[in-house]
Amino acid sequence: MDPVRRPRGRPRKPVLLEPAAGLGPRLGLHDQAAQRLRALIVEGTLPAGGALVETELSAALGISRTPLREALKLLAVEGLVELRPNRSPRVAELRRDAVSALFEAIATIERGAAELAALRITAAELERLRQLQAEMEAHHAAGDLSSYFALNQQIHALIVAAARNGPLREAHEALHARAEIARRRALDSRARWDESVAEHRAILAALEARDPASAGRLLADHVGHTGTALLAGLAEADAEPDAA
Amino acid sequence: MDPVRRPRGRPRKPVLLEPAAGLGPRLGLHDQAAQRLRALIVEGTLPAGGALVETELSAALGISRTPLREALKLLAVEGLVELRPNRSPRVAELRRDAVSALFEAIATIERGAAELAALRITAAELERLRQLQAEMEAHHAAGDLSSYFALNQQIHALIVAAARNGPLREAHEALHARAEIARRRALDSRARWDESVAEHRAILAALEARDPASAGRLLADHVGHTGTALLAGLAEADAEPDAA
DNA sequence: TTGGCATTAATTGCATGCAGAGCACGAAAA
DNA sequence: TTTTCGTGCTCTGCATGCAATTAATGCCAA
Repeated sequence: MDPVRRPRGRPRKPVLLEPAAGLGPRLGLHDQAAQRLRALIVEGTLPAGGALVETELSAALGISRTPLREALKLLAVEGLVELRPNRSPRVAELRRDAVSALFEAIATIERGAAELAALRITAAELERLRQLQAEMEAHHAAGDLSSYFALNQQIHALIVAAARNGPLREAHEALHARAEIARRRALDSRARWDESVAEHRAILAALEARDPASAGRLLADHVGHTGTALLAGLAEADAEPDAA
Repeated sequence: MDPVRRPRGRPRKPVLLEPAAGLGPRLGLHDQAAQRLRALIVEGTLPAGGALVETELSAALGISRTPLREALKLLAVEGLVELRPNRSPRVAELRRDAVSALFEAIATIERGAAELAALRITAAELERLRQLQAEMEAHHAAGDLSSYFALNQQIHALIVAAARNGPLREAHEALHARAEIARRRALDSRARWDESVAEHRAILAALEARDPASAGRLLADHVGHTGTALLAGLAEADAEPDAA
């Protein structure tokens, strides 16, 4: 017969998914695809409202449609993708009121997390928080905005983790990606920066004092303020669309 | 050639999924499968810890493995199913501490929802709540426990819906299925019943008074009490396993 | 020109086939 | 007897093929 047996199964050369190969316990292609797509959506490479055609995407990612479809379903549960029957999925659009609701939800969850964290956080975690806070203030002083954002995110994640509550943490993570989209689209509002750093200091103090009510209220307010500032930043960005 | 053309695509006779055909805007098989599996898991037909073999399940549901796999992924995100690489997925087990964390999370979310609901609930929704409360008290008086549970669930869902916050509602729904599993496994503790009805009355009053702080606190405490009672019921149920 | 209908092209949804990972069972070695 | 390795089987993971649905286009009639 044909001496060259063309393999029908796994081809040898995926395209865009290799970089993740060295790290973990070898995730399935669908998980890798989900992560990759999440990143592409959050960073705006896949524009909001854009149609996600299965054949195009699967070709771009170097995988077949099956794992891609599984990944899209996951992202739909997270709210990053909108699935319509018999039609191409679309990257979810983030309307103004949705951003508002999103930050309300995050504030609710982080308040609960902060209250629990005030009771359960370990000395080591507190030490880590202090360290992150110090770094954040250094970046603030240096005017390094993007490092500030990264640290800000780490701090919030650490507080939620310190609550030792799996379901709460999962809910928080799911909402976080969507909030990140909004954050990227808004104009920098450095006006809020000073305030935010100060609020973080107060939250840290409340956690050190192991005061659940204060920690919860301060963190919820902080998130609320962030949401408000972000909405303003979005309004500005929409007003002058040339400033991409 | 062969006059009998065996159709490779969609066969004509699904098996277990027909009943849902008359209702909605025709969901895909994967969504139907997800709903069906969710129900089977919650009601305990698929026992906790049991392996979910794709070929068996797909045959039982009358669908192929592809949509089944998609459904399993969704349930994994909801935490009802545990996915292990290259192994059969298992129905997630609910350990004691997980139940505790679950109710903490639900309490957190419902507190936030109640606070928002106190500000946003409409007169019509309030009226509906009063009506549900009256029905619930009637079932209570009549000793009809299962109707009481159903109404209890409706009331909680209505309060969350009245908060007008999509992300919060989604997070709540995801957690609810898992809580329902625990509820089904615990022994009836009618001792808590009277207390629970009274707490519901107080929550309704706080919403009518449009008092966010009270509504939030009362609802969170109510959920906390429910969780504690449920843990006790689970401990009893584990102690005498013959009382299935 | 415009409205309605048939036809075609594009794309999703589902079924199935193939390759490899993991587990069980059993034989051989210690 | 216990341990280790090998062999086979079962099951998942992924790729691909077929059918059905939808949107797009052109055609005809009003």
